[in-house]
Amino acid sequence: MPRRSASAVDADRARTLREAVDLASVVGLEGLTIGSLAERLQMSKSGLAGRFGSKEQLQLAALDLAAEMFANVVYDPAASAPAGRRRLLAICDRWIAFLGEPCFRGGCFLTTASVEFDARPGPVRDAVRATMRRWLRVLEDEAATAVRQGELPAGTDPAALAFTINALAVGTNCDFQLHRDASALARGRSAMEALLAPGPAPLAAAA
Amino acid sequence: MPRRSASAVDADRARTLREAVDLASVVGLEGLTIGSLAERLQMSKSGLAGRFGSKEQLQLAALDLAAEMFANVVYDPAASAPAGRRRLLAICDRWIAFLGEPCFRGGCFLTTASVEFDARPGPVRDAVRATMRRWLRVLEDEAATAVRQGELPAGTDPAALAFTINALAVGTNCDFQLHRDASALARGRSAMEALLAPGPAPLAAAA
DNA sequence: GCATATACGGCACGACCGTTCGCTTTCGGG
DNA sequence: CCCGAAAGCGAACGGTCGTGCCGTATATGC
Repeated sequence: MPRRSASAVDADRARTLREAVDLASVVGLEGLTIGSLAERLQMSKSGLAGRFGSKEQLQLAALDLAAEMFANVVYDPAASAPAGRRRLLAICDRWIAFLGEPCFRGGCFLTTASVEFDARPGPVRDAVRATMRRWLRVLEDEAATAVRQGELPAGTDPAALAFTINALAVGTNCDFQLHRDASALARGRSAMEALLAPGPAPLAAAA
Repeated sequence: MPRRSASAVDADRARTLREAVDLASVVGLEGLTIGSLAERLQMSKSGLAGRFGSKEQLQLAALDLAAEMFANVVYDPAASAPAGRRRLLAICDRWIAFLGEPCFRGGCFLTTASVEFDARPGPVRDAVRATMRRWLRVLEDEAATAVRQGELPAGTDPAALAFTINALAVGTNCDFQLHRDASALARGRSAMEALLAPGPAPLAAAA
């Protein structure tokens, strides 16, 4: 039997994972070591390792939490906006804000993990891919709704629009993280808003 | 005295660095180890380490070579195009082609290095930042020329345009590397071309 | 109150890391 | 012709990695 209640265990696990995500956002998911994380949590290596079984499972759990936090901070506040273009704008707004003041020290965790594992086959790469695909699907569905409601040019391809928004966000994150210049955020925001401008002008989302 | 001619030493060093860049594009600049690189080159660890002095200097040298290769493949072929919008379009064309068939297995090395080191102070981060800044400056100058020549809307901010092009390239690289879907390349290209469309329509590069 | 399941610490293992120290081999200059 | 500079090798260093094993403390169900 567990020596503490299940909820306490869960809370402890969440705290551990939050620290793991914060650390990994700086040194990468591979650079995240059991030892350094244990030291941060004032635990022994073996105690920490026992919780997750292996480093890979720790990586997967950290990835899951990061995705959940991202959704909480970026999508959830925007979900109250009316579906379609307005919600997309709200998402972009929250997204840029998230990039400017990320929950973790090393910038967007998902971007870091994506770049780190994009050429390394394995469960972590698969999980990153699935997470990204799921998020892009959300954007895509929202874009399709916007087109259906006539808020965007009729020829707009929702998938292309979702791709471009995401690409701008990723690029903005990289630039801001590297140079720490807030003008990157303003420029990323402008580019997104231009992309989502109403009216008949066909923008970058065609075909 | 060197036991071989200086040019032979340089050629050998270049070959070594090319392999280092290829390896690092997959596992990252930090994941690049002396041992694995030595094995690849059929050398001893100590022999390889002696050439560069330290791992950090190897990282810096690899970064330099990668930047040079990027310029050779992306900028140089486009330099023959007339300065301004036409050259920018040529750069984007070569850039997308480069992303689709990178010289190295792990995709754009500069993006990988940038994301990997953007939160880790030190000489490598500084070098990445300088390299990126230099490249963005090239784009910016070209954009300024295009605006001056009236090939782009008058209000266009060259720095913002350069930022957006770069962001699209970085985002396209991430998406393509992760999903290995060529449609990412087409979408990135479309977004860039829409950004560089002539005519008076103010696009994402305003302010 | 006791037995038991379980989380955690201490410890050690083998592997690999970057780096260093001789040693050999090999060439170019006096 | 020989001597010295230098490159590269093998081996070893201390350190850290992920991962098991085992003892122990502890909280809960009986």
